[in-house]
Amino acid sequence: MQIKSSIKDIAKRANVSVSTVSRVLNNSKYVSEDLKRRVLSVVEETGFKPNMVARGLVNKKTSLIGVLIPRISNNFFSKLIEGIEEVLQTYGYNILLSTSYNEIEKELEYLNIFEDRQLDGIIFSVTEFTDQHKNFFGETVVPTVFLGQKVETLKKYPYVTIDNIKAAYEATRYLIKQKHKRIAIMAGPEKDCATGDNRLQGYLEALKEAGLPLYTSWQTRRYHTIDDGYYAASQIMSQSEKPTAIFACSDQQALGAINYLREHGYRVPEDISVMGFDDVDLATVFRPKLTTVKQNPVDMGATAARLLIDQIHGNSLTALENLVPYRLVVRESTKSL
Amino acid sequence: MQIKSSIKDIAKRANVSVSTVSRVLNNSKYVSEDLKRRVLSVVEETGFKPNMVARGLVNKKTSLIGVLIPRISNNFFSKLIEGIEEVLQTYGYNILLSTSYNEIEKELEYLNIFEDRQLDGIIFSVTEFTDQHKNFFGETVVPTVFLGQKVETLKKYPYVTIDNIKAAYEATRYLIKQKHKRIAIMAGPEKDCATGDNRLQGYLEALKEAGLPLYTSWQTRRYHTIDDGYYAASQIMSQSEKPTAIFACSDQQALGAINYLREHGYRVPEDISVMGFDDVDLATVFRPKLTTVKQNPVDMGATAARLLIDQIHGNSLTALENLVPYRLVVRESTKSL
DNA sequence: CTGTTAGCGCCTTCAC
DNA sequence: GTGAAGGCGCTAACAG
Repeated sequence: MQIKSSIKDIAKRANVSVSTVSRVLNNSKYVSEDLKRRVLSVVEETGFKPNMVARGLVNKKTSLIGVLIPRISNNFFSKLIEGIEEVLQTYGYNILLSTSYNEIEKELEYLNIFEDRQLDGIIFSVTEFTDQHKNFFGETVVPTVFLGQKVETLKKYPYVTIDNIKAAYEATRYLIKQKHKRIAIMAGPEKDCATGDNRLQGYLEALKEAGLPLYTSWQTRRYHTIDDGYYAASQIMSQSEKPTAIFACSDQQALGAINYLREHGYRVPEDISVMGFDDVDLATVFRPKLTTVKQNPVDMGATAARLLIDQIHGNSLTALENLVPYRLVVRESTKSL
Repeated sequence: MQIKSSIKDIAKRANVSVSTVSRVLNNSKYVSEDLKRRVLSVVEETGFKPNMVARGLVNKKTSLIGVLIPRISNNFFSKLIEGIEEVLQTYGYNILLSTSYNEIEKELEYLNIFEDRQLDGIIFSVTEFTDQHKNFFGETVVPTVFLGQKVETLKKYPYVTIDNIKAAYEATRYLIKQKHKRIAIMAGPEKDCATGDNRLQGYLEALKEAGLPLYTSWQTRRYHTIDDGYYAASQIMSQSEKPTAIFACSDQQALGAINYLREHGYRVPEDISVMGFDDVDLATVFRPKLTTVKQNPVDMGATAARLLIDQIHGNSLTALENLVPYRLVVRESTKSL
C-alpha cells in the first residue's frame, strides 16, 4: 500500500460498486462468488485496509474502552490491566489507558475525554466518587464498570470490588487476636474511598469493638507507593507512644514501612508486626514474607471487562454488586505477642 | 446532553451556519464577538461536545498513540508508560496500550491494528525485529519510535535504548573483578534481542576476554518474571558444576532466583552472588539490596514520546540513535570471593 | 466576516 | 444480487 487507498479505489479496480466492496468486506449481504472473488483479489493485491475511523463514524462505535486507574506502576493495577486486556482483546476491543494519580480533576478530565472520543465503554477505578462524578455519570450514556469500590449512580452501573470494610476489619481482628493492642494503620490517600476511608473504617470498627485505643497519630493517609509507605512509617514511629503492629493498606506501603523500620533498628516481625494488603507478586519473595490480604486483580479486571461487554451487548446484567473474594494470608511479617 | 446533538443542531439553535460553529469551536478564524457569544452560549446550554471521530476522519489524525510493550506488570515497563503518558498528555495525545507477552505474532497483530486505527504514532518495545517487522515498517508510514533496542529500518525511525551489550559486558566484568570465575547468566526469552541476545553477548565477551569457562548449561533464556527467575535458578543450580555468581538480566528474574536460592539453603551473597538489571522500585527495599544495572525507564519513556512528537510535528530529528545512560549500582546481593 | 458546498471513507436503505 | 445515492459529524475551500 503506497498511498492511502479507499474503498472507492478498490471498487474501481475490481469493476464493482463501492457497496459491493463494503458488503464483501463486512460479509453483510450475499454477494455472488464471482464478484466476491474479484474484490478479494484486489484487496489482496493492494493490501487494502478499511479505515476504522470512517467506519466508526457511521457505526457509532470505536471498539475502544477507556481504562482509568490511579497508577500503573503499582503491581495491583497493572495486574488489573492484564485481566482487562485479556478479555477485551477476544472481543476486538482495545484499551485507551489513562492514569489519574488519585487526582480528582484528572479523573474528570479523562472521563470527559473518554466521552469526547466516543469510547464504547469505561472501566474506572475511582478515587473518590464526588458530586461531579455523579453528574458525569448521570448525564453520560457510556457503558461503565467501576472497579475497586462500591459506587451508586442513577444509571445503575455495576461495580466489582472486595468488601473493603470487612476485609480491613478482619485484618485488624487478626492482629488483635495475635494480642496486639497498639495497632497503627497506613491507609490510602486522603480522598481515596476504598483503600482510604473504607479500610480505615474497618480498622476502627475492630479496634472499638475490642476496646482498644484509637490514636489519630497512628493513622496515616498516603499514596500507595514504597516511598510513601516509608514516610508514613517514619511519622508513626516518631510518636512517643509506639505501636506493636502496623496495618498497611497496600503491600507497597508495607514494603516501604518495613524498609524504614529495619533501617531504624526495628526487627519485623519480632519488634513490630506489619500487615499488608493486595498480595502483589513479590509479597512471597520479600523477606519476611508478607502477611497480607490477598486480592486477585487479574480476575477482578477480567470480571469487570466481562460486565462491560455484557452492557455493550445490551445483555441485562445480573447484579450491580459484584463482590469478589479476598483472603487473609498469614506469612512471616506478623507475629503474636 | 440528552440525545447526541451535532454541530448542525447547535448551528440551528444559534442561528448561524455550521461553519461558524466549527470556527468558534476551533478558534480557526476570526468570528465576530456577537456570533461567537451566541454560539458559545448554546454550546454551554446543551453541553455540546464535538465528535472526535468525525473530526478525526477529516483531519486525518486520531490523537492516539499506540504503545506496544511485552508486559505491563513488569515494573520497568509500567514506569516506561508513566514517562510516555506524562509527555503525550501535554500534547493532547492518548495512549492505546497493548501487550505482546513477547509473542511475535501478537506484535504483528497489534501493529496492524495500530495502522487500521489510523493511530498518529507508535512507541514500540520490540522483542525480536524479524523480517515481518521490517516489512511492516517498510510499508507503513506511521511515525514510530523504538524502545529498548537498536532497530534499523528503511524508513529511519529513531530508537532509544541503553547499550545493552556494553552494559552486560560491564556487569559481567564487575563480577569477574570480584574474583568470580564461574558465572551463570539468566537472559531474556529466546527471541528477545535486547535483554536476550544482546546481554548474553556482552556477558560472553567478558567471559571470553577473561578466559573463563562458558557453559551453555549456565545460560538460561526466560521471561522477565519472578516465577521464571525462580525456575531458571533451579535449572542452573541443578547442574553438578555450580556457579558462584548469577547475572540476571532483569531484577524480576534476580528476585525469583534469590528466592529459589534461599529456599534451597544458599545464602546470597555469601554462597552465591546475584546481579540484577533495571533497578526497579523494590531493588533497594529487598534484602539483600540488589546490585543491579540501573536504567531510568521514566526518562526513557519520556524521551521516546518526545521523539515521536517531533516526528509527528515534522521536525527533523537530530539523531536516530538515542543511547541513554545506565549505571552499575553495587549494593548487597553480590560480593567478592 | 459569514454562509454554502463539497468532501473525509464507509455503510445502508432504496430501487433496479 | 448489485449499484446509486444519502448521510454519519465535522472541516475547509469557495464565494459573497
